[in-house]
Amino acid sequence: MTTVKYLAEPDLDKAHNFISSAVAQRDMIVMAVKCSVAYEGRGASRLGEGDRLVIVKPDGAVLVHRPTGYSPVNWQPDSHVITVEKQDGRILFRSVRKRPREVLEILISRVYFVVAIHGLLDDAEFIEYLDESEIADYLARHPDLIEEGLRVVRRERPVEGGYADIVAVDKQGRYVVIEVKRVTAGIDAVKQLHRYVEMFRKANAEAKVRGILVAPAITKDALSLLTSLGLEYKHVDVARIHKKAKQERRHSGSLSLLDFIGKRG
Amino acid sequence: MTTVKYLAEPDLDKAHNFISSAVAQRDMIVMAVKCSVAYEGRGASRLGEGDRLVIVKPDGAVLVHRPTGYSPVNWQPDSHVITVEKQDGRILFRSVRKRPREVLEILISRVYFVVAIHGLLDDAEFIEYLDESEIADYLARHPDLIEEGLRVVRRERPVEGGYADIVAVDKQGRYVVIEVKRVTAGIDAVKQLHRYVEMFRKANAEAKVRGILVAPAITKDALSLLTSLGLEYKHVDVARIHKKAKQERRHSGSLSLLDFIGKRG
DNA sequence: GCATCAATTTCGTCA
DNA sequence: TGACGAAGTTGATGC
Repeated sequence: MTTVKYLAEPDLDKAHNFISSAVAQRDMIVMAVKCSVAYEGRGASRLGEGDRLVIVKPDGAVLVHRPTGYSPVNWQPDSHVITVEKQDGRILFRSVRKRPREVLEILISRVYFVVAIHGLLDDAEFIEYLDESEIADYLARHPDLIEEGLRVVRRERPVEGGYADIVAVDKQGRYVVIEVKRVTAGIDAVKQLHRYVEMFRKANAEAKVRGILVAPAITKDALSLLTSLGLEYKHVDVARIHKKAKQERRHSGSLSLLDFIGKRG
Repeated sequence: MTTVKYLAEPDLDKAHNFISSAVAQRDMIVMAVKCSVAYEGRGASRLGEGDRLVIVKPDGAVLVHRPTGYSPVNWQPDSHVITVEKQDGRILFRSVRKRPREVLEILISRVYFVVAIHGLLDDAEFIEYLDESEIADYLARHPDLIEEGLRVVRRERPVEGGYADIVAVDKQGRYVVIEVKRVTAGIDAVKQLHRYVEMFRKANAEAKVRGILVAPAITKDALSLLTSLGLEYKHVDVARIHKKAKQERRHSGSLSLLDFIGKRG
């Protein structure tokens, strides 16, 4: 059963009592407040007084949001101890996390609104498509998209210090170490491929080993480094792969937006 | 002037009107709702029906939060077009972003609570301490903390494909490329330093070049790779540097937690 | 606008 | 639990 309690423009005494009991009951709490914020832990920060949205989740996660932007200005991923106390005509909301030790303090001077919701239930599955492993899976099943005649030896082959996405053999019998990226490949991707190729060469001293970086695009610097290292780049159209992969798995359940929502609604 | 409007357990017609007008007025909107979510854009995702907190900021940022965890399950950093329509006994909240084209759809089947706050004001400054550049700045001013007799040649020296944090000369006249990390250094940090050292060697063929990774800690694998590459590791106490740097700039204003909050309150 | 790098990154996964 | 790599990473800076 979901219950909702709220206060509009409460005085600080009332707000303090309300927030304290909501925290104790592990409610989802949302406050629009005027406050200052201080954080000490892995980093350290101070934020002067202003209007913010403060969210406290049932699991102790705390978020402080300014009126703009996607990301919270301060936060606590999960807090082990939350205390709410009156101090000097204000409310001091303090969230402490251990390991790593981090303290987030919100000094509230005014409460525009506060709402506490109890009993929110969410056990739905979250499904993501079009991630890197999905693309690598598809390419491993269809290596011709990378190079004609390629034969996949292994998917996610462990090499020292990581995993090569795909290891294959080309028409001339040479090993091909393949690194797949779903976004523009940068220097990091080249270094990663280079490292895997070197490790693979070390482990297979007699073999000829090529390295191919498969990505929808590559930065200029990365391409320059890649070629200077004797490695290769192969463009792939991610959207096309996503579409094809979707077709392949259409028997295992519909994935269209409306079908999905209709199924659950 | 800050104004607050809200509805508790409204029917969907009332909620639809309320949300529509709040979006039009660029209010900060917070809803506790039962909903399904679909996203298509750089990636793609589906989330079945469940209870969530939906936040719409005045700048068009949209966040969907489940009852647990720090991060939103779906979001839109800023949307150019937000539409709210009734559809089949539900509310379809749709946020579209262009460049990159991304669509976030929230299909709301029940509204537990919705609040719209108008006129939130937040122009306070956000100050961060203890970040990497601060540490590198301090070390560049006090290179003796890394090695006795070190003389700094340059801070943030551009090398091909990146920047070396510090370049110095040691007592024997050898170049020292220094990479600074403020958290435990991993394999990536080693690869980064190695790359800069190699590039620097290439550009200064005749010179002797050392490489030092400066960090509060280093992983076992990273240390192993580092030594095998002929590079060096130097431990630094980040907290101590932070403290000393704070002392150095104490003339430019107090930074203690209470002082800061007292100043603004 | 692109490229690069840090982040209180967060988040999964695997040894 | 620690280490390592990916992220719809985000965000800032330099060119």
